[in-house]
Amino acid sequence: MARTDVRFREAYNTLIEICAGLGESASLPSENALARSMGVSRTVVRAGLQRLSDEEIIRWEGRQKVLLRRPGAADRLEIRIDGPDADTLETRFLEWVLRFDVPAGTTLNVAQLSREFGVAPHVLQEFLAGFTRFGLVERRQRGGWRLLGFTADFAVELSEFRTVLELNAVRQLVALPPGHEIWPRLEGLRARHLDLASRLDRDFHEFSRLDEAFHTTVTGVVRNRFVAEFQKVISLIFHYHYTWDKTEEKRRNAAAIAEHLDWIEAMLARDAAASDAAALRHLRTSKTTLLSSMRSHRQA
Amino acid sequence: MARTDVRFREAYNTLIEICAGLGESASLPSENALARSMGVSRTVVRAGLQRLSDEEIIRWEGRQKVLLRRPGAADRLEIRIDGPDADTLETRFLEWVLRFDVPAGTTLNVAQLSREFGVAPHVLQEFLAGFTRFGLVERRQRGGWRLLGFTADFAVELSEFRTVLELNAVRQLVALPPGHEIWPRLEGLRARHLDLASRLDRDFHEFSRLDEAFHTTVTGVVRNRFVAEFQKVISLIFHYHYTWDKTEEKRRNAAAIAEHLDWIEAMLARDAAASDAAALRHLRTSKTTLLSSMRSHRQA
DNA sequence: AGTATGTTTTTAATAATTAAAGTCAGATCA
DNA sequence: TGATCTGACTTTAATTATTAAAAACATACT
Repeated sequence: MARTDVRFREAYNTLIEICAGLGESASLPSENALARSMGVSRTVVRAGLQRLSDEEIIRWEGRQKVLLRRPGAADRLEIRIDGPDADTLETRFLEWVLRFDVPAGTTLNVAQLSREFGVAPHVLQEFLAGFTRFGLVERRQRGGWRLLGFTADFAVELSEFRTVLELNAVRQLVALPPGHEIWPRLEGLRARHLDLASRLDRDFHEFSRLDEAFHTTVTGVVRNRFVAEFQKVISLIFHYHYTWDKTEEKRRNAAAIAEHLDWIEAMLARDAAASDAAALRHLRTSKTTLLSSMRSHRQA
Repeated sequence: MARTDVRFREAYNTLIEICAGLGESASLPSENALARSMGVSRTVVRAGLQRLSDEEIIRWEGRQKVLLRRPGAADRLEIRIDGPDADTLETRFLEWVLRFDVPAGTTLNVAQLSREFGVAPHVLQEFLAGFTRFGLVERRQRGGWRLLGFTADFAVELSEFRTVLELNAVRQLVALPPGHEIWPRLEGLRARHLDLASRLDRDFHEFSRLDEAFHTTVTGVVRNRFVAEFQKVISLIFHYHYTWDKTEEKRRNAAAIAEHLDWIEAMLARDAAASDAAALRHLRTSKTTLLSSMRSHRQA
């Protein structure tokens, strides 16, 4: 079989339900009406009607579609579940690369990876093609793919790019009007930082989530599809590297919380210069942490 | 035939040449040596040797590969030229979209487009997949692709993103040391601007090229793979829209030259604040021009 | 006249096929 | 005897072929 017939099977089961809901020797609506209500093409509807006719559930002659018997659960077709969607695949792929620390330059094996992730090879192909624009993978000279990312160079450039994006966000943020929803959200984030700081001895590993929430809030003020696309990948990469490097995690998180609080205060005060400076300070620390985390992970 | 045998044919022709350069009843080197020198796998070499043997050009028994006759031009295999490479495809695709002003929301037909551009459907598929990250196209619910880009929203977001990238470049540029190659290059660009300004009445359409050279130079100081990837698409889009909008082209170009010169002067003076301001002023004009160009083009 | 059905064409997802690369054991020669 | 070579086999990815589904068109019915 070339394409899967999942659509047909789903449509057929819907037809079964429609028939089950009908009275004795009732008639089915027109093909067009069925197609519209089921959200599939008439071709699929007709294939389903043919099958219903073959199974002697209906008598189908031209526009006459008369119910012969009420179908039961046994008449339904089985549907095998299919693979993960695009977002899940993205997360799983990056997790795979980051968690197992796949070295830069590794040849990626589409056939093997697609088995591993439970998707069709061409889905993975398409997915990897998307990453070439991010410089994460490249096409090899003679077929196949090569992983490029997660070298020190990559980390530096990623950090710099992140800095550019976040500074831009900060500049836009401090110019927002007093009534904007960002201000109460920042207040909330300040409270959460203070709360976590007070019980950091025990709950220091909660910081990773708070960090992500904070950066998402700040960058979220910029409504720009290009920025948004990058931010997804950036936050994932930073997130993973943070959760790896367990050395001095408590001390690092305490420092980061302090930096965040400075930054939040500056923004709440609408002080553009101070916000800029605070952001830069924190982003520089982040970059250093990312690089050292990569080093320590490579040695492990 | 599943895959093309271009590699085999090229390898075979190379083998023919090697044989032609050999003396009477000489021997060919080992399969490994041939594979290495020709840059193909042994499988291809062996297929080539088999063919040479079938054509009775060599006698092949184990590691004995004795030349029977000197092959001529008639023994070479024909190689049909294949389609355009990735960069050409990118340019041609964007040209197609921009030149014919394909409206946003258009369903892209992979089969048809691949015929038009002379590439295999899956090559185009992969290419489109790359553009999803730029928000230029998206996957449709049930197969196929939809063109998203080139709405007013897109133009605004693109312009804003461009501004972010260029301002970042400017900030890095003014901090470069006096001995850096950027300074003579900027001097050169200033001279080219002044030159063009003096003969603008006649050669005003030359500005498009100069504009591209200028922006490429400025953004080129940032060594960042993410920035570079975006810059390619951005410059192409701006370039095309500029060359469309013929209304008041001379006046617009004169204004742009003046803005560029202000900007160049500020950078040459290492004046960060003034550079920033001049850049912002010009980029704002650019954005306005892009938007009005899209409007006028839509009406045309 | 408008809607329903029958038929044909086109498209895209996936299976199948094939060229090429990679792998490994055993043969051969220095 | 050790390095290199060959033969056979395995795996991979590019491309073709096939098929499900959608779309377009023509015809029939109410």
